[in-house]
Amino acid sequence: MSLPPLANAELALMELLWERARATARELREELYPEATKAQHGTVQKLLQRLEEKGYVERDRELAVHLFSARLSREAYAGGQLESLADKLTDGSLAPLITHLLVENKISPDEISRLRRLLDEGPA
Amino acid sequence: MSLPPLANAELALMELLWERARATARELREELYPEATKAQHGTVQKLLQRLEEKGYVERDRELAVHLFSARLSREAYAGGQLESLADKLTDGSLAPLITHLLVENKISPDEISRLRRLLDEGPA
DNA sequence: GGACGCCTACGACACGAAGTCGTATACATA
DNA sequence: TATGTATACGACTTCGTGTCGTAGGCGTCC
Repeated sequence: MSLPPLANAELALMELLWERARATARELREELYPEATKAQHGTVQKLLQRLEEKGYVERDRELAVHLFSARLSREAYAGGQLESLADKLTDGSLAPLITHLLVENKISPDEISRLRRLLDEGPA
Repeated sequence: MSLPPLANAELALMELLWERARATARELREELYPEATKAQHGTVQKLLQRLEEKGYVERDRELAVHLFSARLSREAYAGGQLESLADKLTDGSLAPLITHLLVENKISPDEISRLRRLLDEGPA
């Protein structure tokens, strides 16, 4: 299950896909490399190909010009990363992670009350 | 500030240091490579050297046999990683990360009440 | 029908980090 | 002085990322 972390360029591509739900390779290239040289077509294609292999990206081959979309929401990815972080470092428990940030005052009061509200709503 | 993430072998070394507070290179090698060939002395030394450069490990040169200890608690490291995760993915906010895990029932009731208690105690 | 252009597909390469190992050197003790 | 252990430093391998070049497919327009 747990998906491998994304590298920088890969993450940048995913950011774009999260913003617009579906896009062609051309659109992505224009965002990613504003002064597009021809070679960078290939770079984007390669990144998309690898993201597809890893399961992060879905490719719609219906048309000659493929349409790409994210298979994983930003939140799902982020949550997964948080999970694997906890698994690696704190035996799967989130409490120690949060504790330390609280003690160091790295979490704003706003954030704290937001989190408390989340917990109160609770699971179904 | 934000320290770079640790690679596998580096993390394994830190685990050992977190367990015992201080150790010699020899002790660490024996734990890390139970059937120690001679060459692996160097490997451990190299790892320790890099960890020292990165600021994760402190080296006590008092004695001829150096003593190593972790400069960063496991919690501090984990918290830092959580922070940089949030910075990269959710604009620094923890709520979206946790939300998703809650919705997916990835957090046990036990854990939830533990977190709630943390938040209630609040910052000093 | 043929030339041209845009897209996909695949492979090769550069670069850096991680991990490993070999060797040189210092130091203590018997 | 000889020996064993530790540190110190550098070379090499491997692997993933990011980049690029090029070949092939499919359409359009003259």
